[in-house]
Amino acid sequence: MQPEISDHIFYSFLTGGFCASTTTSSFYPFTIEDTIAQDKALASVRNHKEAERRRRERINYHLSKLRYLLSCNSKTDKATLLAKVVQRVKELKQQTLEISNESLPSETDEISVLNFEDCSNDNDDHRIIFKVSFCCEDRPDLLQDLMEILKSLRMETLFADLTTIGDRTRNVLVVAADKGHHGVESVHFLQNALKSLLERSSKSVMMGRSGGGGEMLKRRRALDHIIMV
Amino acid sequence: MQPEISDHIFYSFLTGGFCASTTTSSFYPFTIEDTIAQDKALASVRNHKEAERRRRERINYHLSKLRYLLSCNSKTDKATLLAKVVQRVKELKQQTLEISNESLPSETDEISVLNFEDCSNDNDDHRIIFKVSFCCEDRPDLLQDLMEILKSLRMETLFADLTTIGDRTRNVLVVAADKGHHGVESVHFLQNALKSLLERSSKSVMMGRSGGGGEMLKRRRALDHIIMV
DNA sequence: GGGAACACGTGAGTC
DNA sequence: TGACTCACGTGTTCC
Repeated sequence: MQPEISDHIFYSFLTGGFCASTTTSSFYPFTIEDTIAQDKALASVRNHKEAERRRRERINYHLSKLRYLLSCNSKTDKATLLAKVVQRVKELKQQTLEISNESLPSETDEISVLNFEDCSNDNDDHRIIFKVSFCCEDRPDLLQDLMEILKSLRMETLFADLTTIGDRTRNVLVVAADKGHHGVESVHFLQNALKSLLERSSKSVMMGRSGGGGEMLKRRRALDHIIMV
Repeated sequence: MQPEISDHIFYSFLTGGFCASTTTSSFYPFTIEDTIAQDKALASVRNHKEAERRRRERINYHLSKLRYLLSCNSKTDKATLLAKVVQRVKELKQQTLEISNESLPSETDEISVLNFEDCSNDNDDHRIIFKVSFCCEDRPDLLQDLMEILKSLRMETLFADLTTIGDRTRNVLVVAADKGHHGVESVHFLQNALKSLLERSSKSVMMGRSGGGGEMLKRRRALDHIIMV
């Protein structure tokens, strides 16, 4: 425990009281005024001390909450904890941004096929799992064509997320393929099939379209309504 | 600026040096050993002081980063800042949890229809905007039936997000209705139409299904692959 | 003047 | 031992 220096102040006040009692000509070393001033000074020091203690408690209280939120050991020092908090906030911000962006179709056509062979669990060791996602112009037969592609490749759809806004669509699928029929190289089959799917789309859109600017504006306005939600 | 108490230590070391130079019988008040010890003591105090200063700087550096991330005024005090950080981390955690939950179909059938009449901007003052979302068993004709419902109600789809995993599907749509044909009460039309849609689903599913546990497991396994992504 | 917030140097404890 | 963290009381500054 640290010595309280307020005692030192008190003592120096005492010595001062003996030497220079200038306010009155009293015989007593301490006048009432001195006592009052002394009390006030002590009270001031005490208040200051306690306010500072409360401030420290307030700060440490929130730090303990952050320790809990980040499931940090109580032995993690303050600076490291705060560094982790900074990192976590950044991550979470980025994550929400990505989710809201990735879930909407992009303006440009895109195709992505990934295989999860390495990640497949024991239940699925006889199957290969692919994650397929693509953005393109929307058209009535798109979904049907996609289903036929997957059917012809003997792939089962485990998960599908189809997002359409205005004339653009973004489709994400998780599909399973039997290892008897497919290997890792099937990624290319899928990619090529999707490429032809998108080419068919752009052809039909090109022929049927009158102008490009209108759809863009329409989508922009539709977007306003979604973001408002 | 605060007085450096190391000076006091230094001076008390000096006085001590005069009174008790016990290590040697030298005439001089300070021996070489004393000087070395004195240097070491001073260096120790200085190191301690500087280490503590670096520690404070480290902590304050991360706090300034957090101030920036939360776009807080530089005059926001530490305790308030940390309180806001706690709140923000909680919010972001909750948000990402909700997004990942809300975007997946629930086990129970649900219907929700909201109108955005109050939020509609100037471009759409002649239209009413509805947000429609529902969860139910998936079936091949569901989408077609849904489109027919919207067509019969003369509603245009601005946005659609259709998520299917295993045998469950979650559909979110933002639709626009002309004010000439529709008012706020059209919410009920939509709700009833969706209700009949879901009833049709449950009937066909009930008749065609053999057992319930298998689908659940299948979905569970499909979910594993998505979460791995 | 007085409360609030901060930086500082220091003693104590830990590894 | 030394390097490090923490709580503490204090001096200072700003409203």
